[in-house]
Amino acid sequence: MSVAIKVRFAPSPTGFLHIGGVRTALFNWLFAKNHGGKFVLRIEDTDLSRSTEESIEEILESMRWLGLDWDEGPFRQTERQEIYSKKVEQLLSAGKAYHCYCTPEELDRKRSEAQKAGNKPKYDGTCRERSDSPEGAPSVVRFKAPIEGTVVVEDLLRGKVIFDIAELDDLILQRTDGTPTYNFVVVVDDSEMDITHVIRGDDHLSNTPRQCLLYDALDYPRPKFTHISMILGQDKSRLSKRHGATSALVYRDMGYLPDAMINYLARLGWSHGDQEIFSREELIKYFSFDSVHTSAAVFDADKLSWLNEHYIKSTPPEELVPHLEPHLIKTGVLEKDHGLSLQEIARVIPCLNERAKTLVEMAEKSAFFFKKEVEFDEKARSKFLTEEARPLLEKMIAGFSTLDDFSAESIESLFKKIVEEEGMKLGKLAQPVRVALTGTTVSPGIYDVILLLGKEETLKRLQNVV
RNA sequence: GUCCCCAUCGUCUAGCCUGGCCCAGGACACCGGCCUUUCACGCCGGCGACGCGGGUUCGAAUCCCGCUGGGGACGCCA
Repeated sequence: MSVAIKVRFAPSPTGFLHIGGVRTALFNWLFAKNHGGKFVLRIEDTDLSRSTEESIEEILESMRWLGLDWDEGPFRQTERQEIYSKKVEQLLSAGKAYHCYCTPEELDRKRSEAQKAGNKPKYDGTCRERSDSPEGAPSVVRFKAPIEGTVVVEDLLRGKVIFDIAELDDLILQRTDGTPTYNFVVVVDDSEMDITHVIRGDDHLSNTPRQCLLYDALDYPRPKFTHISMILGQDKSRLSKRHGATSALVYRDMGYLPDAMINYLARLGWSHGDQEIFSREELIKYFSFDSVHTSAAVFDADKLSWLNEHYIKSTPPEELVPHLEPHLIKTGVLEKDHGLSLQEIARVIPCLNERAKTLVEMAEKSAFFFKKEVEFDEKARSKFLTEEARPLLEKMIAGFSTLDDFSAESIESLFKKIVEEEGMKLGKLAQPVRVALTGTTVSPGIYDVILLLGKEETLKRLQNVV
């Protein structure tokens, strides 16, 4: 029996939840679920000046929207200050950390000088062996790192990654204001929370040797590390707003389904043979780092869109309604207090779900069904609701009026009959009817529209235009 | 600049670990056709890749080295 697996997703609340972050969260979540382990959510808010409550809310909302539920947390590092202070003390008294009185300005200067000279811009160790403590001078606490040797990071995906300790420097553990910094808290928290696997973005790989040294200094066992590749934009640079939407919630607002987003992101770097479509259950069942590969992936909005279309088509109408409704309201198709039941809204979905790439599109296209008054497209009206069309529409009205059995079959045969009598193509009749009923030349199949509207409403709309 | 990671169609990827089944398979996009009451859906077909150079080997997309290219890190950010 193996030790229970425990992973975490640890975003910093300095903005919206980025889709790159979502994928990291997803891989953690899948790994945990696959192993029957635990998934912890931890908010890394040690940077007081950049962290915001709104951002935390947005992150939580994004996670909930995506269905990435967590077993523990959300923990907030600002609430764990005591633990960090204790650990800093521990290192200080063990001689594994020291106070540094260098000012940010001095450090900046040295950094840019080193950079200019072509050297690695690392701390020069000015205060490392300092024994005095200037009265009242602000200080940070630095880690007294080993100065030579190598650190071997064992990465689940990349194997052994070897770093020369000489490349590293004495990182700051605690700021002047007493708050801890990232590389330190991440080690303390991951240890204190018994995280067994640290799964995070590639961009953290070069932080890992420093963290390993901290694990050692604190006498913590190292967790297993897994660095997944990053997501790139079209031009292969780091994915950013320049490339389009990167916020999870923006995709929700654009009418994407969480299932589509999850499926898409899961396939970025991970695969299971040639399979493209995965239910959550399948994702959980099949997910393994054995089939995750390490090269960066370009975000492809077209493929996401294809998956979204797929899920719009295949999600049962009544399950789709909760996702669609907000868009119906936002696009003004329905009033906020429309009073319609889930079933009533769901009625329109079957004839629209093969014609909408997003829920926003679906909402817009369903206006003909939900709006009391037909809104006419002028071009459509002048092209199809002509004098020649009038007798056809009148015939249609007469036909419908006497139709007792209002079904797809009877509607179709009525159309066929008129077309035959008039000796014309179906399109000649269908288009005017379509415009009369929906106001536009583009709509679901005309029989579907009529069926959906019902006999009474159909007659009303036809009468309205003759 | 230094260090680290990465490298199969335009894009996501299978294959690579355990060389031959691969003159490289699937998907998205694109192009053409079919279906058709509009718009879509769907179906059929097409285009299209092992970055380059050296090895190793009877044989390399698969193993090794170099180069090139891309990405990341080098903060009192995370």
